[in-house]
This record gives sequence, structure tokens and C-alpha cells, in this order.
Amino acid sequence: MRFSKMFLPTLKDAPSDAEVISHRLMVRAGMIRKVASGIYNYLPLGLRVIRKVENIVREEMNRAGAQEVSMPMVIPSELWQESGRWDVYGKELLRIKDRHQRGFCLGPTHEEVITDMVRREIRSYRELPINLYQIQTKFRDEIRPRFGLMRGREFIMKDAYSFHATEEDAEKEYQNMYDTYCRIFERCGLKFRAVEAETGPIGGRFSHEFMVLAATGEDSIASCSKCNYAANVERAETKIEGLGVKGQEEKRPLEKISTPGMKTVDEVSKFLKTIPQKLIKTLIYNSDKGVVAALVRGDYEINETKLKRTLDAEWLNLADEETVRKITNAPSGFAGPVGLPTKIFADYSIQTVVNAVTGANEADAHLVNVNPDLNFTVSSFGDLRMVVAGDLCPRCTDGKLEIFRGIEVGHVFKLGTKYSEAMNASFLNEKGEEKPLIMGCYGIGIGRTAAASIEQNHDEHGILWPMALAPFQVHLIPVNVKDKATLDAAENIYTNLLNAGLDVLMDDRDERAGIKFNDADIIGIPIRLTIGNKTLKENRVELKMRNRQEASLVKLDDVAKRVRIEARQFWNIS
RNA sequence: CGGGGCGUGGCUCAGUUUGGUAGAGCACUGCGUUCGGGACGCAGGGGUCGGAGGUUCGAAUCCUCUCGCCCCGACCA
Repeated sequence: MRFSKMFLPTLKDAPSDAEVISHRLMVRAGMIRKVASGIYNYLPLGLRVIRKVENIVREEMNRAGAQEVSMPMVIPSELWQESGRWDVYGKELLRIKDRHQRGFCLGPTHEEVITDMVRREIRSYRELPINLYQIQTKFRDEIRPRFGLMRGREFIMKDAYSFHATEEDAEKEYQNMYDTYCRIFERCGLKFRAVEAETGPIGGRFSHEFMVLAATGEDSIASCSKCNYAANVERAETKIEGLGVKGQEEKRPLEKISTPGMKTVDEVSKFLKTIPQKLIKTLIYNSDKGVVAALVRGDYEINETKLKRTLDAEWLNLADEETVRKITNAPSGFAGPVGLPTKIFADYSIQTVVNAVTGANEADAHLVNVNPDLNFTVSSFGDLRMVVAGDLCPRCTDGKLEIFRGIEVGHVFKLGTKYSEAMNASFLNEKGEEKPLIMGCYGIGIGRTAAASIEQNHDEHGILWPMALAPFQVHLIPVNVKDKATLDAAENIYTNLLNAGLDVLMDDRDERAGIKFNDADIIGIPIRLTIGNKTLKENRVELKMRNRQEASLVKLDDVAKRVRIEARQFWNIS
């Protein structure tokens, strides 16, 4: 491709709304442009990268035995009503009406459609298992789209769905997909970890997320320093006995203390000259299971996902001011477990607190010397808190948890029969019994994977593409196109490299060298070849790898060979 | 959904407090010089100041409404 002919508008400045590095660089490198909040145009250079990711995904999925299909983006509401998700999916689901006032939605995911597709055709266990996937544009009406392709509303996703006759077989495919995902992200040259994850509104029993490690990631993951345990903090557990020994302190009588205006753990512990570990936080929640109170030690945070699971609740929200007043007879900030009319769910951590401080359920007052069982009754103890760095690993003997940031690029779920039962998708087994299909579901964010690669591979000048995702492999720069010898040599090399099967971008623009070099740095093509009359006199050209500082000189006759060697080495190291 | 902010040429922004008929840098066009790390000179083109309504002799500037975008928060007791 010739730069002069390519629609490749690079920018000196990034638009002021671009915050994270991948977003800024994608815009500056002329890869994407915003059309509306969370909705983007892919320009030629951006699309090339997207296609690279897609093709890696496609090759590996095919290799793993999956088959590509394509489903509609506009989905009739009946299918979503059948699965029950029309009412529970929330505002992320963009609902639209056609001219006949029939309900549709823009597909944020395709369990319903695929289940419908498969139930119409699959009759027998002999036709199983089957794994179908598509690479397609999805739409989720995110509350707050941001970070460019990282959290868009419209985005390209690979989603695969597998159908099985037995649990065993479904688990085998889950492992197959897990391994396939590892291969995919390795080929993309990403540093990633597979972590145990929550299942969210997609449903299902357990799952793994594939996280690209990057400081700008929106997720936190906990990872063991010793063994391979890793989990999204939404789900991460710790050893219960890791909480430390219960104090030997003698239990003292309950006492009420005036604490005017002291609401937060910080304020209260400072005011009472104690430490957060001596406090018990009481949080009032509203849920479909009613209003409940959740207790956790003052220095920890409640993990709402865990609480939700404990309650077996469909939804859960921190109670509003009005509810808090009704339940506690006090403004928020002074809730405590003593005398609360609601059910009380407590994190194990409060078992370590003796003579605790809690809210008094009265404005501007706290209780001290509160002791569970003595002063209040806990309905149930459980693991309800967020893990913190340094917590003991739940799986091995002496590992400690570390917390990292990650970008979720892939997710594998075991769905079970949630959709097949709701939508009556069944088959006949060997015994002639009708059984619901057992399903699995496997997603990869294509655009997000490209963005994650930039988050991981860039410097102060621009992108550093790994060879596998690079829009071109070679960036050819004739320094001065008005110099005939330079241009002739460049054209020659260009043709040779193309014939050698390489993707080459030749910057044949009549621009100053500085502009070309700077654009080359922003775009980030791995191999840069510079042709100028200085080195041409010695029949040499300059070869520089984008991810290395030093350049080297290569004889004209050896260029194609050297480039191929460099490209291959690059594969091996990245 | 709550709080805050911003919409002025393709991009980054000034001008708004104190109304007076629209600017800078970059980008773009032409000519000349320059030419291996974002050159310089000269001459140009391009803006319904997000939109609608109002106040006024006069509105980018003041008022009302509206649309769009961005940031923070929505795990706080």
C-alpha cells in the first residue's frame, strides 16, 4: 500500500475526550474516528488490525472444531421473552420497534437466537456435540461508554455457543475452548491471565475470564503469589482462618456514645481514637428478597456480588436514604446491628472483633462494646467481603493474594440448561429420553483485544504492534521522493517485498523526513526500512525495529532476506 | 440516575466576567526557499460561535428552553 493513496489521516493532537493511551493512539494513528458516544468508524488502518485479530480467532476456532455462522443483529422480542431476559436484562438492552410496532432489540449477545436456531434442527444425541460461532457487531447501551474501543456501545465480538448431550461432554468442550483462548491470546502477543469469574446477566454456573494485564484495566483481579489461583475480585475468596486471632479482650458492657456528624469509618475511628478493625460496618440493602443488613469489619468492603449470591437475589442495591431511615430510625451513617428489624448477614471478619463499635440506629450516636450473639443475632455468616492484597490464598498453603488490573478480552461460560430449558430446546438421548441441551458459551472482544494490545505495547512516540496484529509488517520510507535514485530503490524494494508475500506500507508522500518518521512511530509497524541517498551510495538501507532503539544497515540485495528473518524472529520473541 | 464541566474553522484552544459585528497555533491551497526526526517566507480559502426562542439599536457574550459531548460519583454508613 502506498501512503499517498491510503485513507490514513494521522493527527498531531488527540481529541480532548480521549483519556486512555490506546484510545488516543488509535485516533492519532488514523485507525478509528468517533461517530457518536461509544460508536466508531474503523478506518482502513484500524480495520486491518481488527481483521488480523479476527483471523487469528477464526483460525483457532476452526482448528478447535467450531463452525462459523452469522446471526442477525436485530432480534425479535419474543425470543428474549421466552428466555425471560426481556424483563431482566436492563437498560443495556436497546429495545426498538418496527413499523408495525413489533418489539425488537439490538443483540448484545445471542444465546436466544442460537438456541432457537439449534432447537429447530437438532433432534438426536447423534448430532451432538456442536459448537457454532460468529464474529459480529453487537450493541450494548452502556451507561458510560469510554476509553474508545475498550468500552464502546457498538463493538465487534466473537461469540461461540456449544451444545452437548452430557455434562461431561460440555466440560470437555469448556476445556477445549479454554485451551483455544490461551492459544489465541498467545498468538496475539498479549500478556494475560485466565481468572475465575462471575457469570453476570448471561447466566450459568461458573466461568473464566481472560484478562490482559494493564494498569488501565477496568477490572481488578486477585492472583496467588505461589499457586495458579487467580480470580476476578468480584469472586475472589480467601482463607477464613486467615483473619487473625480473636482478641483475648474481656467483653465489656454495651455503651452509647455521642458522635455528632461522624458517619464514615474513618471519622468514627479517629473520633473514638480507635482503629477501623474495631468497627463493624452495617450496610442496609434493598433487594428482591426484601431489605437486609450486611455486616463487615470496618477496614473491609462488602462484596455485593457475594452478598447477592448468598441471598440468592435477582437484584440488590444499597438502600436509599428513606429506607435507611425507616429501618434504622436514623439518617444514613448511623446504622448498627443492635435492634435491627431486618435479617442480618455478616461477613466472617466480624467474628474477630470484640467490643466493637457500631452505629446506634440513632442520629449522631454510636455504640461501643458491641458483641455478636450477646447484643444481636446474625441470621447467617458467610464470605461477603472483597479480598485485599495480602489475604491468604484459598487454594494453597502459604500463598498470598496480589491484586492486578486487567482488561477482560475473553470469557468462557458453562451455561448448563438455563436457555435450553426456558426455550424448550431438547434432544433424544440413547435411551430415547427427551433431555434439554447442555450449553456452553464463549466470547472474545475483538476491538478490545486490539486496544489491549496497545495498552500493553506502546512508548512515548506511539504504538508498538506485535507482528501478529500489525496492520503492515514493513514500513518503507524513501526519505526524499524527489530524489530519483531514492525513489527507484524504494520502488524496487517495495516490489520485492510484496512478491515475498509481505504487507508493506510505503510512505511515498512528498513530505519531510521528520513527518514521515513521526507518523511511522505513531502507527507502530514493526519493521521500518529507510531509504536515503546517504546510505544508498553504499548500496545500503537502514533497518530499524519499532521496538528497538538501534538501527542497522542492510545491503540492497539482502533486504528481502533480512526482513523475512527479522519478521520470523519477531514472531518467536513476541 | 446524581454532581460538575464543555459545545467557537478539520484538530487544540483564546474571546463570554464588563454585549459593539470573530481570533491564534496546527492542518489545508498556491508560489518560492528548504529537505534523514513534526522547516521558513509570502499570498490565500474555510466558521449558521451546538440548536430554538427571548432581552437589546446591537448577542459568541445576558435570559429561557433544548440537543450533544465529557468528567466524577453511584461498594458510602
